[in-house]
Amino acid sequence: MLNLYELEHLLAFAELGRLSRVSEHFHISTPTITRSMQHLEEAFGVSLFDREKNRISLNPTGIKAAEQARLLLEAHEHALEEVRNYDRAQHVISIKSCAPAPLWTLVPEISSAYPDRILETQILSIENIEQALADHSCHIAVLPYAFPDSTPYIREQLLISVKKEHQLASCKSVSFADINGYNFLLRSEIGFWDKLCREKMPASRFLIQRDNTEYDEIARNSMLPCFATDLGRKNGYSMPDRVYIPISDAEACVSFYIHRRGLF
Amino acid sequence: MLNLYELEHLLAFAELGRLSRVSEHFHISTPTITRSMQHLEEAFGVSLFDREKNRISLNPTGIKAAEQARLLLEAHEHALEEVRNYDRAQHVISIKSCAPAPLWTLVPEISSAYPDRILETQILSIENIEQALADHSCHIAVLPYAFPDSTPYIREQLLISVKKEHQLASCKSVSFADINGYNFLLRSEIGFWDKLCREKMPASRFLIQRDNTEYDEIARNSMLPCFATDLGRKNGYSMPDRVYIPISDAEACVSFYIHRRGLF
DNA sequence: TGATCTTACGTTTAGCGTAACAATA
DNA sequence: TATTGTTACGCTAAACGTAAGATCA
Repeated sequence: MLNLYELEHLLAFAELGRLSRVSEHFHISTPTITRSMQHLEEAFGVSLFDREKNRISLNPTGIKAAEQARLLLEAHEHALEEVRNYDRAQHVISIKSCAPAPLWTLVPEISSAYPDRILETQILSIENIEQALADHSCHIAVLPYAFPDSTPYIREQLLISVKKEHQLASCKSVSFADINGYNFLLRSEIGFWDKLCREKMPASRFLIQRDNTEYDEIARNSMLPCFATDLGRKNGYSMPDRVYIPISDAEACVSFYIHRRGLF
Repeated sequence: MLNLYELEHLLAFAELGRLSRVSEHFHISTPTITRSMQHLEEAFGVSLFDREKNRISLNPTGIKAAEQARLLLEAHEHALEEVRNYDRAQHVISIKSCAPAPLWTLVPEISSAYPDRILETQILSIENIEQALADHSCHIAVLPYAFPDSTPYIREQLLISVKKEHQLASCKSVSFADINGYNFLLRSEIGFWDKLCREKMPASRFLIQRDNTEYDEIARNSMLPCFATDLGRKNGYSMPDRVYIPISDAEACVSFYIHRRGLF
């Protein structure tokens, strides 16, 4: 019966051409490689090499055997991957959301419903989530519109926050058109909101801060307007010295829909 | 890294359900199987079994792993077969002929042209040879008609042989119609001639003798007419107390054509 | 009590490295 | 002379079987 590690030796020999190179490559002695090759010939039951006194090379059958070795090793890798992925799918619930807010409530809900499962959350673009839905690479998808087999989950209203001294502070509401042209401080990982804002406010520039503490520091100490949402404020993302103003456009208020794949 | 023999254990366990059955099946001890299963879990890097105090069973991942084990073992078998077939094709020249006569000269010719090769000859029906040509399962094909990439090789004339006392003995030639109704002694392994005779002489019965010495014995000691050919007589298949009469029909004289696949 | 699986322990095997050798460029 | 592949030999680690233990039907 073949040994997979010997097939690796064979494949390496097919590429490197010398037993000595193979032994270097695997950090083992040359006699070991010699024996591997001898054992491979036994296992295949055919001659694989042309042997001269101090030269060895693959004969046509040996070349064929090396090809088969490659296929078999690939099949081996594939088998490992299949089983590991399957096992992972048994233990992990993968949630892919287009925005962070739905996760704040969804994760605790799922977590307590499936206490023995590990939750894996990702915030992705709408396109990526649609693809994940299509190829079944997540268990729960959250998108900002209704789609097949989805159920409504939560609504979120986009706001802007400005310092009390800011010229917009007295507005009761603003439209994207009103604020187009202002430069905004933007927290990264706000999901699809990012793209929406860029589309609606082409004249604005967005200063992205990946680090949350840096973002807070800058927001506290600058006049730059920021984005926020009603759900974000409930969740503690609120600053006392800032005024929060809703954006009146229809697109600034979204309903998130959830798709759950089976019983996990 | 996985061991193929351990995958066999896993597959057997998936089928037999008990480690003890697996150990019986492979004629090894139970502890060995226990260890195989433990090592498989290590190699896959995931848990494969639900273990109770004195019961072990595959968990869902384990079932998946057993499926992958089957695929991998099949891939292994396939790899061995591929290499062995390839090796065989390197050392053997396979000749498939519709009749024995062309082989009498063809085999020595090929044999001396390729002295290091083993010749494998088969006499088959025309249909089987056409299929072998199509799926490249022979190096040389001999058929009784011209076909793509074929070259003419040799002609053979079908004869009948009768005892000197036989009522046909005085004929200079006969047609299939003349001899239709006579019962004939027939040597097996005469290839496509067999089928031709049955078609042309539906009223005749054919007494087949597989064993050549038995055939000779019966031919020598009975009045039954037999078939022969000019090439057969040259090759020593000739009896002094018999008269050989050619069959006049066009179909009774055939040209054999040869197709050679590449340089082997 | 018999069947099943696991652990412990001692033995056997086979896999590996060092050393030595033969052949080559 | 340096490089390459093979064989010989001794050591180590892995694989195996026997024995014994635990649990369940």
